[in-house]
Amino acid sequence: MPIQTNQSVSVDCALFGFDGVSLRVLLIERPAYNNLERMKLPGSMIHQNETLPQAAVRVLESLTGMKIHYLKQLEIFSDPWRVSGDELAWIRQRYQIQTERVVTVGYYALIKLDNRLYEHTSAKGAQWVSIDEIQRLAMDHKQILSVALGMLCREMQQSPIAFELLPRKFTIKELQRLFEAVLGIEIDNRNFRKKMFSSGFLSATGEKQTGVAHKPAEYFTFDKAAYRKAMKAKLKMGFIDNWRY
Amino acid sequence: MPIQTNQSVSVDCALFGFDGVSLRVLLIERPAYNNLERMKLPGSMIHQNETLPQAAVRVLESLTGMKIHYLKQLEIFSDPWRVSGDELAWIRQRYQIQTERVVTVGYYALIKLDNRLYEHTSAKGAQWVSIDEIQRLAMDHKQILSVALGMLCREMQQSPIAFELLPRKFTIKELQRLFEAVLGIEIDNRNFRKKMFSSGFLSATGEKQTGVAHKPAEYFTFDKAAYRKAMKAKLKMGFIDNWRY
DNA sequence: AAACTTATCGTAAAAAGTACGCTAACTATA
DNA sequence: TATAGTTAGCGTACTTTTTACGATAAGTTT
Repeated sequence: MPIQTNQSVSVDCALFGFDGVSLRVLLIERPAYNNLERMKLPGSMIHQNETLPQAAVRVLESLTGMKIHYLKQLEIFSDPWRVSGDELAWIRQRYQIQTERVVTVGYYALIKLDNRLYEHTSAKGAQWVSIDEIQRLAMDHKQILSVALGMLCREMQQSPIAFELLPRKFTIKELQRLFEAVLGIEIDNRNFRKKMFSSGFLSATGEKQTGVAHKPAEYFTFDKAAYRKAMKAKLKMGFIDNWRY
Repeated sequence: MPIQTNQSVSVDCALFGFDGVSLRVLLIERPAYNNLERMKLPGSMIHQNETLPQAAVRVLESLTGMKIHYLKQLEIFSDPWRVSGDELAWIRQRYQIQTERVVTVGYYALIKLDNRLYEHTSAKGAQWVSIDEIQRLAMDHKQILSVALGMLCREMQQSPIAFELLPRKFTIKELQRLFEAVLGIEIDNRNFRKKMFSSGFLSATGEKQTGVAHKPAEYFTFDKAAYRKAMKAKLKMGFIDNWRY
């Protein structure tokens, strides 16, 4: 069996945002080409002299105009036929390269949604689509998105990445709603609150909501330093204390 | 910046085994070439029509002569200069290809060490090296190994992969020693035993050790079906109950 | 037979997680 | 301007899980 030559390596990125109600992912619409699906995840062939994460960051930063603070690799989609037929023709035309096979690396990234971001992305022709409204995507991008979502669920229960999706100041309820949206469950807000506080890295700002039709909630911020200290303490002892077979 | 062409994709694999005392990894020694490091992880360029995991399995099965039951992708090592200079020359000569850049995908795999396996691997010129005896490896293979070890530690606390490293029948103490070796900690054997049993997927064989200088321990096996049933039950409810911030 | 080692069973205390009642503080609306 | 509706935020009792460690059992070595 001959060694594979004439192949390309690309990155495809699922960038997630939370609008207070549902989880959204950034999609771009490519020009019509035969009957190919129009909507796809942002992506690019890798350039010379850049690593894969650099390529992912390049794609996302140019699309959002903002710094990407959280980026994580998913897996590599290496099915020899994942890009073939019209899709392969599209790639060849789009990038002006003679490639026989495209291996892609999936990334997922998190960002705080805000108006400036909405403006920037829509100027670029990209859209924030709620994850439960997505039916089909180009190539195997639906599969990549599924993997990204699974990863997000798992990560969210183990590391403080939720805060990457929320504004700097947030209420406990907002945090709770994010968990509920991503994990698709209901949570008792009294116990949720206790759990969050007991971790010790939410710090109160003293500021409160205004104009809400109920007792205003206090705004909190995520205290990164306290989190790191807590983690270090945990590693010293414990460690074995969180097996989940 | 031009699109990268003329690149190759390879896989490199860290195959782990446990000899009852320490964790070992399979290394191969390549022929001398200038002053390059001799020892490296097993790996290969990918062939046409094979996916990356297929390539990894091909490499490991031909080296061990055994089926690989547990294989998992690590990450992609895509530094543009990770293979350059003499190393790049070596690759070109070894595979007879004109490549400018080699992107590699790390895999880690687990196997049960036994005599048949030792024979087969040593016939192939490969060695099982204890992980704390490894100083340097070719290219960035030391880095790949580090990532693999980190992954193994994390996975071992969350899924029942320990059993991939033990013989079919094992004592609780052997299981405990494996955990201690991989995680580098001491564990109270009475609590360890309770934890293992409470999970409900160790099944007693009725057989006991013979010839040991103490009360003989019973042999157990890992009951995969029970494990899957337990997992399904867990997913139905719980879910939120294992955050670790 | 005594010493040594690990297996295995138990128990009590501490910590973490769960369920849920209650009051506080706002806005909308009647 | 009262009152109904809503979420915030505090507390408490109960259950489950984890941890620390005592005690006995069953072999081999000396």
